[in-house]
Amino acid sequence: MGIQERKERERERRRQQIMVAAKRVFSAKGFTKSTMEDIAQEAELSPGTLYLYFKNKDELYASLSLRILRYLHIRVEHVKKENMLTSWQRLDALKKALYDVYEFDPLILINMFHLQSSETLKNLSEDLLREIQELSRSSLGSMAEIFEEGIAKGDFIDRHPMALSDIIWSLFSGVVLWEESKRIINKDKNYLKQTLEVAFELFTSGLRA
Amino acid sequence: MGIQERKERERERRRQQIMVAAKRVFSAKGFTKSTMEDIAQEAELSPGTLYLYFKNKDELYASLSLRILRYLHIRVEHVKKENMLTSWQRLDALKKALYDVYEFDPLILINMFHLQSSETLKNLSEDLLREIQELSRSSLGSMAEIFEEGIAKGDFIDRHPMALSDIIWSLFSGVVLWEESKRIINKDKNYLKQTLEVAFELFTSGLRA
Amino acid sequence: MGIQERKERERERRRQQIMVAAKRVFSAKGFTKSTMEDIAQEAELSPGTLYLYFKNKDELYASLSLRILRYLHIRVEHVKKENMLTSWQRLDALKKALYDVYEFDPLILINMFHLQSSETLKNLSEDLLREIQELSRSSLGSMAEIFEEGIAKGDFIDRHPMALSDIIWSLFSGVVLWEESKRIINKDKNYLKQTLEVAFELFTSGLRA
Amino acid sequence: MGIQERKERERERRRQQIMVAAKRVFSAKGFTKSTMEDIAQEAELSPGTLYLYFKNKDELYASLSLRILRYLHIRVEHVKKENMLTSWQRLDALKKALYDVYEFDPLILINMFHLQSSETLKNLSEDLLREIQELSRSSLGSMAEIFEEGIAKGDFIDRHPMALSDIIWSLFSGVVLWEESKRIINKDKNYLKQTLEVAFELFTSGLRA
DNA sequence: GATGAATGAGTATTCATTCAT
DNA sequence: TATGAATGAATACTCATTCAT
Repeated sequence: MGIQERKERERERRRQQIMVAAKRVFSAKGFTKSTMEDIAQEAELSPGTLYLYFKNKDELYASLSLRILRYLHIRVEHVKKENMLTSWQRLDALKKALYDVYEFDPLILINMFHLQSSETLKNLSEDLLREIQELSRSSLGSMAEIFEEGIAKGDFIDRHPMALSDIIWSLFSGVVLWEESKRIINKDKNYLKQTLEVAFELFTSGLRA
Repeated sequence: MGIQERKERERERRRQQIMVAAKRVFSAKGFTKSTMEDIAQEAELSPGTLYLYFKNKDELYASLSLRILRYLHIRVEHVKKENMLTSWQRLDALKKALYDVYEFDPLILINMFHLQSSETLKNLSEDLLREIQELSRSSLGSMAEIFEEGIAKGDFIDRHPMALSDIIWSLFSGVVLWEESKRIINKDKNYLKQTLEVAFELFTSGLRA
Repeated sequence: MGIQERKERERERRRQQIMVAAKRVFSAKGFTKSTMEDIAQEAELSPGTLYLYFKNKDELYASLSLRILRYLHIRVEHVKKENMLTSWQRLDALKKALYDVYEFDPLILINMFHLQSSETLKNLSEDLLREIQELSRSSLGSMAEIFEEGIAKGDFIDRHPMALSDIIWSLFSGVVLWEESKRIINKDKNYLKQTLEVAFELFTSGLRA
Repeated sequence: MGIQERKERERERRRQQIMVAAKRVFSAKGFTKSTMEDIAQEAELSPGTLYLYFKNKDELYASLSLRILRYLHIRVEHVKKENMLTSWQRLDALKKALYDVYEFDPLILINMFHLQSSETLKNLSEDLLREIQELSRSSLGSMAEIFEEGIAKGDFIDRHPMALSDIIWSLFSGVVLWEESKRIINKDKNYLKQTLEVAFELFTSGLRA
C-alpha cells in the first residue's frame, strides 16, 4: 500500500467518522436545529475540521442521503441481475431490498425529502448533485426493467412500467414517512412492518395477469 | 348579532388574511427561508400584528396544516355518509376527495411533514396540537370505516382495514411527494395525475374480492 | 412638520449617532480590528440595529468617507463661486478649505484609501458608490476650474489644469498621510501644519506666471 | 564557505522565495483577503513552513515594505554621493530614483500605509520595526541633505530643508496613491507618469533661487 | 527542516419576538 | 388594536497558528 493510498484511506475514515456523527445529530434534532458545533462535538473534532471534509452544512447533509442511495442502488441492481428467478420471485426480492434500505438508515430516508428545496440544491457541488441524480435515476430505471421483463413474459399486467417503479418507490416512502409521522405525533406504536406487508401485497395482487 | 360576535368575526377575518399570505410565502420559499417580515408584508400588516393572532411562527405554520386537515376531514366524512353508493363507488369518491385535497393546497401537503419534527411540536399550543391529532385520527378512522363496510358487505377482501386507510393515505402522500421531488431535482415534467391514476387502480384491484 | 417628516428626521438622527460611534471606533482600531459589536456598544445600541441603518460593515465605513467628501465639495464649490477674489486669493482660500477638511475629520482621510479595494467596492450599494464617485469627480472638477480661470486671466502658468487639481489634492493627501504615518511609527511630534505650509508655498510659487 | 554560512544562504533563499510569492498574492488581493494558505501555495510550500521564516502574517507583510525601503535607501544614498553633479542634476536624479522605486513595486507602495495601524505594529518584532524606522529616517535624512547642500550653494531657496524631503516624498506617494485610486474607483486611464511630471516640475520650480 | 491536518477563537449577519407608543 | 423600531441570541464559516510526524 503506497503512502498516497494510505492517506486516502485515512481521509475516507475521517469522512465516515463525521458522517456517523452527523447522522446521529440530524436524526435527533432535524436539519435546522442541528448545529455544526453539535456535530463536531459528537465527532470529537473541532468545527473547522468538518469543513476540511465537507464544503458546507448542506453538503454534509446531502452526503448522508448519498450513502443510502448507494445502498439502494446496489441492492436493486442485484435483484435486476437475478435471471434465474421468476418475475414474482424478483418482485419479492425487490420488496425485501426496500425493507433493508429502510433498516439500513430509518431516519435518513425521511430527511431525504429535505433535498428537494431548491435553496438547498444551490449549495451542493456539481459532482454531488450529479451523483445523487444519477443514482436515483438509475435505481428507478432498474426497478422499471424488473417490471418490463415481467410484463414481457406475460407475468404482470401492463400498467405503464415506468410508473410502476415510481409507484413502488412512493408507496414505500409514503408508508415509511406516514408511520414515522404517526409515531411522533400520536406517540402510537409503530406498525410499519405490518402496514408495509399489506401495502406490498395489495400492490402486487393488482399486477397479477 | 352582538358586538362580541362581530368582534369575533372580525378577528377570524384577520386570521384568514394572515394565513392566506403565509401560505403564499411558505409555498414560495419553504418554512425556513420565509421570515415573519415577509409574511407581514404579504399580508400588508406589521410583524407585531402577526403575534396578536398567532403565538409564534411554528403555530402559524401549523395552522395552515390544520386548514387542509379540516378540508380533508369534511370531504372524507361526506364520502362516509353516502350510504346509497356501492362500496366501489365510495372508493372512487374517496379517490376523488384525496385528489381535491391535493388541489386545494398542493405545496402545503408536502410541508406537512415538517410538523413531525418534535422540536416544532414543542412550540405548539395544547389546543392546536390536539385538534391536529384529532382531525387526522378521525379522517383516517372514517376511511377505515369505508373499507370496513366494504369488507362487511363482502365487496372487498379483508386485509386488516385499519392498515388499508393508512395505505391509501400514504400511497397518495408518497406519490405526491415523489412526483414533486422529481420535478424539482430532475426538472422532469410532472406526471402526477397519471401516476396517481395507476397507483389507485393497482390499489383497488388488489381489493377485489 | 408632518409625521412623515418627523420620522425621517428621527431616522437621520440615528444614522448620525451610529456614524459618530463608528468614526470613534474605526479611528481607534482601524477597519479590520473594529467589530460591529464594538460600534454597537459605542453607540449604545444593539448590533442588529446597525443593520437597520446600514447594509453592512463596508457600507457603514464608506458612509464616513461620504461625509467628508460632502464637506469637501461644499467648501470647494464655495471657493469656486467667489468671483470677486483674485486668482491668488482664491488659491489661498482653496488651501484654507483643504486644511479645514483635514480638521473636520483627520483620521477618516487616511482611511478613505481603504475604499480603493475592489473587494470593498463590491459590497457597496449602487447609490452610495455613485455618490462617492460623483462628489470626488465634481470637487476635483471645481478645483480644476479655479486653475483654468487663473490661467485664462494670465495669472498662472499653464501646466495642464486638470493635473493641477489632482496635484494639489494628492499633495494635500500625501502630506497628511505621511505626517500621520510618521507620528504613529516614530512617535514624532506632528509637524503637519508646518509641512503643509511649505508644500503649498512651493506649489503656488511654481505657478507664478 | 563554511557549512554554517551555506545554511544561512540557503535560509535566505527560502525567505526570498516566500517574499516573492507573498508580494504576488498581496498585490492581487490586498492584505486582508490574502491567506497564508494562498501564499504557501504560490510559494509551493506548506503553510507551516512560512512560520519557520516569518513570525506571523504581519511580519511577512512588513518584510515586503522593508524590501522597498532598502531599495529606496540605496538609490537615495547613491544620489547623495554624486558630488560631481550640480544641485539641479541631483534633484533630477532623485526624481528618477523615486520613479524607479515605484516601478520596483507599484502596489506595495500603496499597501505600505497599512503599516501605520498601531495594531499591526504591535505584532512586529523589535528588530524589524527598528530597521523600518531606521531606513525611512535615514532615507529622508539623505534627501534632506541633498536639499541642504543645494541651499548652502545658493542654488535653492531655503524653505526648511527637513520639510522639503518630506514634501517630495509625500508628493510622490500622494500622486501614486491618488492615481491608483482614480484608476480603481472611476476606471479612468492611468495618468500617473504625466501627473508626476507636472508635480515634480512645480515642486522644483518653486525651489529656484 | 518540512509538512499539512487539526485547531478553535473570532465575527458579520439574520430574524423571531417584544414592547413603548 | 396596531405598529415597527429595537433587540440580542444564535450560528455558519474562516483562517492564522500549532504541533505530531
